[in-house]
Amino acid sequence: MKRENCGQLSGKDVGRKVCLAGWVHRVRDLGKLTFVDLRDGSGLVQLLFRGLPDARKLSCEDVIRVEGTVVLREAPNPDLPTGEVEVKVDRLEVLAQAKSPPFAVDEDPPKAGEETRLRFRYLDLRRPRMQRNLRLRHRTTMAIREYLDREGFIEVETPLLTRSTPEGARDFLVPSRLEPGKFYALPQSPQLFKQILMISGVERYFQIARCFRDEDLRADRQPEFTQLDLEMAFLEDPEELFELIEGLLSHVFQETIGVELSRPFPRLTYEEAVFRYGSDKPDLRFGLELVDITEAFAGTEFRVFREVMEAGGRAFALRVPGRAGASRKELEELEVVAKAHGAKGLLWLARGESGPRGPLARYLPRQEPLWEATGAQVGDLLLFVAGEPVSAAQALGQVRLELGRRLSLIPEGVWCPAWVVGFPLLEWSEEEGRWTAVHHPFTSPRSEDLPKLMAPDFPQERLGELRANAYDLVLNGVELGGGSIRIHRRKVQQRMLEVLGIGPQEAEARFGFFLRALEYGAPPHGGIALGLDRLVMMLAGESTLREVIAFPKTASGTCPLTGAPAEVDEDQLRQLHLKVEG
RNA sequence: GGGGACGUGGUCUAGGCUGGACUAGGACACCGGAUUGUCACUCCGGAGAUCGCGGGUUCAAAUCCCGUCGUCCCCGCCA
Repeated sequence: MKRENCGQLSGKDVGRKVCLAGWVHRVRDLGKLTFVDLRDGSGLVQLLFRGLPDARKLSCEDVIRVEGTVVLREAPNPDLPTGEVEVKVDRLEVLAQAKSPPFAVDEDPPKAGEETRLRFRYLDLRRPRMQRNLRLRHRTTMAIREYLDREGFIEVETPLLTRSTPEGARDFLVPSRLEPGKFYALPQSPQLFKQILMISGVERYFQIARCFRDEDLRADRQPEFTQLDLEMAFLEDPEELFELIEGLLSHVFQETIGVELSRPFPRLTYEEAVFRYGSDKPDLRFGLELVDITEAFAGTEFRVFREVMEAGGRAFALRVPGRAGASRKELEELEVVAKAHGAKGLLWLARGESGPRGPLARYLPRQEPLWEATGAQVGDLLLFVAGEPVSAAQALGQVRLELGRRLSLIPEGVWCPAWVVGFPLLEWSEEEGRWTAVHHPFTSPRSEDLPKLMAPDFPQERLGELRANAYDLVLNGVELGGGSIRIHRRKVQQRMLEVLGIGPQEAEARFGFFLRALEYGAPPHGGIALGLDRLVMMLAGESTLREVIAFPKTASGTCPLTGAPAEVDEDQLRQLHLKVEG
């Protein structure tokens, strides 16, 4: 007899003989009568055992097969999709007994701690929510492949054992057995391969690619993660790509959670993002925008501000409506947030009924310019951070997010994607004492800045002015991905590397294969990479990546299920020409 | 590399500030028994814990102190 799905039985099936198999979800033993909820991939159905005493020995998560007849229930259960019927069992076969599980599979949210869940991931994944997340992830990748296939993209796999190309994150290394002392690296992204595919005439490439970065982890960062990696030849205007990706995301949202995204997505410049929202990945679901009040403070007596201004800094304000009565404690907590993100402090000024209140009040004989600049009404609270423009704005941006949460300003079920464009090409690294690429070393500058990059006499110290032809896609304050128009001319690429402190010899050693490829007819090209795990996490409404990855790692990069990473035999080390110290 | 929170039977947790009647309490799970309409079944009985590990303070440590390990969150880091 053919096995059927538990979850699909209904009144229509009454009277049919069926064969079911699955896991024992719960047992209710009433003596001469035993009820068992049977679970399989499709759902739950109640089994009725009468005169089959073996049923009384069943326990949770045993795997069984039964044959029986679908009957109407005496007391239907409206909470269960199959609640109208039950299966009166006349044959029971135990396929596998289960030990008593460390946590119940029907708990949501699970009571067990995360480490326990990961150690028994196979049990955790049986939970309906995790099954839902796995399926959601599957549907997401299906929707991506459908859409991109239709748009003429082909999926090409690229190597996992590749070459370390430092610059960027720390690599995971794989020692070579055949070449003592040499190492493969796991890819941080398929960047150079996809560019080489452009040179190979693929024109429209994508890959759902695993990437590896050996950096410290976070709730939204795993050492191995999945990107939707995509590249197009003859892409010179990012708008063409924006349109494609907007269509892709809309399709994905429609197919997975039935949400219609409004298009086109807003475009923000990096400056707007940073100075209006205090973040290069702004959460646009709520207002509470920053205001630059440097002018309103011009000529202030207040030493702290005066010094900041003299050093070329700026001051930003956040107007918090109706919070003039904020408590000392609340303000201190907000200051902790600001300080944790690099602010020297958080100043405040409340526009109370009886005049301004706050430590700043006496330094501002005239508040009018401030009220005017910020639009502060009586009853409002102003918060200030002053300092180096970008970091001051970002610190206040973190305060903005905190207030958004505290004051419940962030609406549920709202999706606010946006493109952020116009990033700087380079940033100065104090630590390394050199310019580093904001995006990556293969990103093209904007065409109007190209001459500056190429001019040998362009002053080093002004390289920070150059803009990249790069873009980020943000969604509800989360960076979903980023990309750029790439450099497709060897000369430009070589110059870029030089600016990054990689001279011709070193460039040849590390990137020679790629520079050579650029010499054989490279089309202009560009693309993007989207964090698939993050996307699915958001679609699923989860707050960590671990909930949408079947077998994730802990924050210290271990796997409680397998015990990885683990020691290896001396013999294995010897074959790899490795010695472990300490 | 730095900061914070947590660690108590299989699981989740109470107790911890204010050390002593804590002989470590509860819930779920488990084991035995009862049970013919349950659906978080119910009822009766039972077993199960070196309080993460090491050291210290003390007459006395789950409780206080130091160290260490693990988990989680954050900063740095993540082109």
